[in-house]
Amino acid sequence: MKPKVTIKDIAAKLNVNISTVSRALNDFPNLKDSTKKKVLDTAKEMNYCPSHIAQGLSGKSTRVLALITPTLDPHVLPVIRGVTDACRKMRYAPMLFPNDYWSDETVAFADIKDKWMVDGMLIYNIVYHKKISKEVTGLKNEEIPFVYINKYLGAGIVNTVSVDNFKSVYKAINHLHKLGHKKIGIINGNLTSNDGRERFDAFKKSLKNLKFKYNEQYVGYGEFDKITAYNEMRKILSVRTRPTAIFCSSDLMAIGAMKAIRDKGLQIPDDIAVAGFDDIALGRYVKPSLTTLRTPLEEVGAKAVELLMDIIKNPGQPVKEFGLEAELITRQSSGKEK
Amino acid sequence: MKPKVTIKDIAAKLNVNISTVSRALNDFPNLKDSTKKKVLDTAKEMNYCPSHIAQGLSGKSTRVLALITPTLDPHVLPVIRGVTDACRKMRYAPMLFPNDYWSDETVAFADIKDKWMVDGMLIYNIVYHKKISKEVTGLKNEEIPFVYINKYLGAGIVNTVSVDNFKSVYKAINHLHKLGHKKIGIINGNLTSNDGRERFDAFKKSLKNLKFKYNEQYVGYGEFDKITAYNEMRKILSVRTRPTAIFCSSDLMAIGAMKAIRDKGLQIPDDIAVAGFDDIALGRYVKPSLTTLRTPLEEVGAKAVELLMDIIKNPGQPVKEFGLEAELITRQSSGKEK
DNA sequence: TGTCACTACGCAATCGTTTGCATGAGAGTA
DNA sequence: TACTCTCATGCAAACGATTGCGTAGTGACA
Repeated sequence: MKPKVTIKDIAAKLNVNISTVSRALNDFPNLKDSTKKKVLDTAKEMNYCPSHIAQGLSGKSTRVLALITPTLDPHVLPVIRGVTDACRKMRYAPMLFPNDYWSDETVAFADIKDKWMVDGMLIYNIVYHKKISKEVTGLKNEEIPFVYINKYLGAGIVNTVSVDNFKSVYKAINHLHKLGHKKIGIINGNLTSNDGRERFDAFKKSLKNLKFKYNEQYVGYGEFDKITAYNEMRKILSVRTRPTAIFCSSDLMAIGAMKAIRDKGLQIPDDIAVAGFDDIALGRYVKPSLTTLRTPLEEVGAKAVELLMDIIKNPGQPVKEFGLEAELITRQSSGKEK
Repeated sequence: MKPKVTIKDIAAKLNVNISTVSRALNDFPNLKDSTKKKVLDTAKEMNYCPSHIAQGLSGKSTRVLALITPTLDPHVLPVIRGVTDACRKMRYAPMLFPNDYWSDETVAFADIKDKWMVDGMLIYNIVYHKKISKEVTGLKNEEIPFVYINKYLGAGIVNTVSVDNFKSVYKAINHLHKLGHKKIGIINGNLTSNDGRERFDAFKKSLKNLKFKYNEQYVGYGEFDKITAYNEMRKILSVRTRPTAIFCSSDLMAIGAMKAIRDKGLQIPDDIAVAGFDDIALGRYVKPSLTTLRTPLEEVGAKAVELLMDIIKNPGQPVKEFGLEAELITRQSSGKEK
């Protein structure tokens, strides 16, 4: 393997001390412009490339951050993409740690910092997990810079970037409200998942804000999938006074619900309007096309990197929390606003 | 930030030299067992965690490898998963570099090694790209350990792990042959892509091996998508003597082709048998379910890591090339073998 | 001409490890 | 007792950078 060009090589070639080279490369004052230029030119000429690793050892940044994801499924990709893209812009490199792969062993998150000297960590979480939660507490105690993605642990506890489920759901409910709907139901995902709980809460608060009353009969629960939604929708349709609009906590559920509605011989959106959450590709192609909320996951990933950099540069700040709103995408399943 | 526990701390506590600690931790001979035990116990007690970064600086491994992917789309996920999983087993961490994100800048692959001291690199490529190709040549010249994934550059040039398109396609064609088909067509993907070219070549060679004749009229080209396949299939169906079986270079194309066949009023597999390539999830659910070749992408990723470790540990070996065969999955679209 | 303040650079320690070489203690031998 | 030899450990350099401190050299000023 060819040896790396180091500042020593540059120093030797120019007959100066390595400290001079280092200072020139880092644009220190108190250096003759001519020296600076000489060093910079020689560095370029020799194809010098600083070692972030060595820089890290001597107190600066390694330009590496750890990204911990729950799994490596397609639905975590947008976050990874957002993080990676933001990293590139900052000339950072992300290390990937899907925690389902690490969970069988006792890998403390804090060890990742010790082992690989990452500048900070991004923890993307979806469901509550006792071990993860403990690890995160560990990180707080060790005072390691980290940002929690998409999981809200309670105000002021950890630096967080997430999708603001409340504001997002409100957008959808308010949209249905403006369309004249007064009896709005919900088919909700698993309450053990963060999104499940938050979206349900958001639904109830939205109704309250709009001075609607909450009707238990218009509520369905279950997994975030089509089958559940289909069955729950059938139940809701069987009550005496049907709701005129249904909000579903995921697009898949919305599609399941739509099938149940059609099977019952009802029209969407004329008899019942439907709105989902996520903006999956399929939503554009179903008939009628699905009104939904686009979760800004790439933006969340990018924002998390930005926040992490902020925390690294300015330690000791109070906890920051960002909630990014989903974008309401109105299509046929909810009908036109007047 | 809490300071890291280092071998110095252990040494201080035990009143020994750091070199003794280091040797104990690395299980050197010429050390009293009692000393070794003392060090190990204290290390555990103090929660010592070695810094791979510092180890890297002093000549050992950083336990980091760089994974370069073409994009971050769902279809590259299996490889990432395979790589990550294999890394975990070796206590390595992968750094992620999607090269569509880096391509606007002049980021030499070799610089990644200099900057972050990665032990080696994995380059996952799909389409031919002049810049990438040049970078790879650079890596060869710099003698950096690296493995090329899923792109064949020619025998004996670089260490490669890929899906063996020839053996895989042959499996499918041979399957159709055993079912009694003699007139077999192909709808093929973009020839500028590696898979497109190789699968087409493999198709022709397979026919030759089985002593069938190659018929230009049974060949369709185009993008790896449904629409293309639909149109190309229509063309093929319009010739005087139809083929009795169609091999498609991707499942998406197969699904497009199936639609064209049905629209023409023909039965699958009775009038025309269909086989695809990739084993996408949808293939199980279409009617009739799709016979296909499961690309072992996770295995390819894992194998690539294994090969890379081998190259790192034993430098100077001749180039190694592994081709992993896809698994034939027979479903309804091709009919039953007798 | 002596003093002072700057400028521009060198020296050496440091980060956390590894490792070649030196060295002290004890054991074995003559 | 004096001489090796081996074992167990210490010392210090090295990896590639950064940085506090020390110090020649220069010019201004009295």
